[in-house]
Formats: sequence, C-alpha cells, structure tokens
Amino acid sequence: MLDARFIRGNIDILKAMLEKRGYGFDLSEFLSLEAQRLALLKESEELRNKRNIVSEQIGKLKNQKTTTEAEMGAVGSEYVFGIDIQKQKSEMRRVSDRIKEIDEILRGIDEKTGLFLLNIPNIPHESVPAGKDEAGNVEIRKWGATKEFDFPPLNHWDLAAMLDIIDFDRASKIAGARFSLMKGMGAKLERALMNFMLDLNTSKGYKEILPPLLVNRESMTGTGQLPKFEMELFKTADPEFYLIPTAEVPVTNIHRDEILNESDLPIYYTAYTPCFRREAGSYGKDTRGLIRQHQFNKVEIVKFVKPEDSYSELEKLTNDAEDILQRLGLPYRVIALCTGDLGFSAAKTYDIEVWLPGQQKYREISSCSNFEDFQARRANIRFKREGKKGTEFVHTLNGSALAIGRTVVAILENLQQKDGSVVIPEALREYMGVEVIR
RNA sequence: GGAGAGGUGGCCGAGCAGGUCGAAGGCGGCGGUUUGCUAAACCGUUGUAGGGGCCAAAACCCCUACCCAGGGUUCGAAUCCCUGCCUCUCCGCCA
Repeated sequence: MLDARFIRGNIDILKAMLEKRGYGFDLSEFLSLEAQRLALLKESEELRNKRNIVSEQIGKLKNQKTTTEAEMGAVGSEYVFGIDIQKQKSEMRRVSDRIKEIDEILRGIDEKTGLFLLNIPNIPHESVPAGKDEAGNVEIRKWGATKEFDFPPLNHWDLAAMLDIIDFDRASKIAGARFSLMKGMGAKLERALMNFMLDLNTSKGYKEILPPLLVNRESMTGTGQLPKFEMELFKTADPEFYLIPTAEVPVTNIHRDEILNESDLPIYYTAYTPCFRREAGSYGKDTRGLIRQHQFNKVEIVKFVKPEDSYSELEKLTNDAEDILQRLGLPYRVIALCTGDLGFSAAKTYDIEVWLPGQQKYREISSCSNFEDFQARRANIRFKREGKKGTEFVHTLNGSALAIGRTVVAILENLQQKDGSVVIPEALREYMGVEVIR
C-alpha cells in the first residue's frame, strides 16, 4: 500500500511508475474523494469540538446544581447561571445527529479510498530494468557449468517413476491433479532438503519459525495477497481461513501492528512450511511433474530491516539463497525482474533459476524481493529510532531458500546417471544416509 | 460441544453507581542530581494517529480520535445496552 499523502503530492511520478508496470489507473476519482474526505473530516472535528465544550459546561453546572438550586430557590429549574440547559441539549442533539451523518459518509469514502489504495501495486525501485514482460528481465550472473550428458537426460517424472519415489497417479486418485505422493527415498529427500536448508539458514542467524498454515484475512491483506488475488488462494468455509501460499504470509505478519525498537532490527526468520496455491489460470502449464503443484514444500527467509539497509539486505538474502544451490552443486542464474514482470507488492525482485537438463531450461527455484515499506504500511509494522520522536515503517524482504519440490527436480535431473540412478550431493548425504538413489 | 471469567497506554495494573479520564499507581525508557565506575536513591519526563497554527523542515502550540472491534442510549461513555472477534479457566471429546 502506498501513502495517501504521497499519492496526493506525487501524481505524475506515480502515473509514470504505474505505466512502467503496465497498470493504468484513474487517479482523479481518488483525488476528489480525498478532497471530500478532508473537508468532511474538518467539519466533523469542529462539531465535535463544539459538543465537547458544551457537554463539559453542562457537566460542571450539574455538579454545582444542588447547592445552586438551593441558593436560588429554584429547585427543578434547568436554568443555571443564566444558561438554558434544555436549549443547549436540544442544540447538541442536532450537532450529534450531524456528526453521525458525516461519519456515515466518511465511512463510505474511506471504504472506497481504502480499496483503491490496496489495489495499487508497489512502485519499482529505480534500479529495476524497464520492460513489458518476462522478456525484459535481465540476467545478473550465472553460477556452475551446465553438465553435458553422454546420454539423453530424462525428465524428473520419468526418473521418479523408474526409481519409484514419486507417485503422481495415486496422488491424483487421493486428491486430484497437481498433487504428488512422495515415497521412500523421495519422501526422505524432501525431508533431508528441509533439514539441510533450515540448518544452513539458522547457522547464518535466521531464527527458525514454524507458523500456522491457515491464516485470517487480515494477514493475507497485510502481505498483499488480498484483496486482489483471492482467486489464487485456497480457503476454508466455516470458519473462514486462508491456506498460506507461502510462509511469507504468516511470518511477515508476526509483527503486524507492532512498534519495534531500532535495536531489534534487523530481524531474520526462516520457516519451513507447505504452500498451497490454486494455480488458477495456469491450465495446461507444467501439467506433468513436480514443477507446479497445489501443495509444495518450501523453506522461506524473511527479514525486517531499517529502510536504509533494505537494498544491501536484498543482496545478502539473495546470496544466502544462492549458497544453498552452490552447496548442492546445482547450476543456476540470477535474473532481475523487469518492471512489467514484478510482483504486485515488490519494489525489486531477483529470481534464481536452476538449470534443468530434462527441460534444457532454467526454471525459477527462488524469488527474492524487497517490498520496502509496502507490506509494512499494510500490516502496520513500525519501528522507533533511538532518541527520535515518532515512528517509521520498517522494510520487509523475503525469498525462498529454497522451494523444496523444485530442488528435488533439479537434483534428480542434474545428478542422474545413465542407469537412471541419482547421485546425492555431498552436502546432503549426512541427511540422506545414502550416496545414491537407485 | 457445555459452564464461567476477561480484553485498559511498551509492560503490569486501578478506574467501571456515566461528566474536568488520554486515563491513578508501579515497572520499563529518556533527561538530571549524587558517584572514581556501576548499582541504589531522589527529582523531572515519557503513547499513537489525523488535521491545523507556519503550503521549507525541526521544535513548540492548538484541535480531533483512540481504554478489543462495530453499533445503540445520552448534551456527554473506558464506564450503561446489543452484536462480533479474541484470550483464559473448568467439564466433555480428541492427536
């Protein structure tokens, strides 16, 4: 969410930014609503002031009334010190009615402007490359050599079938399309990766979190999934909860509506969670295999930092995610998303794409973003600087480190051997207990 | 699922026969006195947001709102009434 005052004062900048993102917005309606709101707010406040003064007066007089009445010999009279209380009361009744009227109108306006604000995407950072769609993304760096096989490398789903470690058919019997059933060494590989990633992340100072997987509407609004992306979420009926599409949601919301101390920052969290996504609108995309599932495992890292640190923290966060791939020996590249491909809440995003020999393609395995104060403003996460008055919004960041299902895919496809067996990366062997899956 | 208790400032905790309560007191924080240093003691200070005084900031001042949320009663509500949410205790059930 952007600041209403910022919008009022920076129409042209905002318009240009939104166009770069491919969003067209009619800001004039918003501006006229804002003007109305301010005028009504002022009227309402003035009326309240008046009412407060008169009410206080009446209160004071009432307190003195007992003695006064006796003195004046006018018991029962509403006149005290020459003030006609009845008349004041009826006037204040009208004032109160008018205040209620105004407040009702204000509520309507707030609802509209609020919705408007919640639907405006974040402004891209100046370092984000301009571009219309993913074709405009820019490769930042590459790591690891893509391996040449002396045999045609298989898809992970063929490998998995041969090794009997993933059962897609039975998963669809049990649940439906886009679900998977991990078996034996497949299940163990997921668990090993989960532990390996959490151990590595916590060794770097990220505190481990195991959050709720179902969250309320406020949390989803705080991180930006709602109100715009309801279609992409699973939801329970009664009582109403949303299934998290990423640990980003519950973990970022840990500090919703809080005022942190400057000395608390930066805060680093890491969390393993399953993630649930509708994948509405992706019909026909990645229908086979583990790439695009309704439910998948992911280890996420989340940071709360001071505004001046957020871009250096983004680099560090991305490096931490890359470190996992390096330790697993999986080749990857880092790309900077362009303005047109940037997610709704992000100011800047690096995607890490891992090489998949089965597809002869780089595929996203991590997405690392700086949201600046966009989420903090929505979720009302602030901090107080040492010795300074007032509060500021923190900057939030997060990134996958890493998507576990896709890491399984990458390991299977990159480390497959001619006989269909798969070599376990060195770093994972203590977790797996074996060197090869065969 | 049944029965009950409760949600007050960064925290704890009064107020709740409606009026001067943004709210006693304590803790914590900040500033000062004392001290070789630390601690203790003492004095002072200490919420957030919106609007305005100054459409250049900061300081300062004024107004408004906020005692879980939303309605209602009233000239006036932290205090009374209704609804919702949340927390806790006991019983039942359950991994």
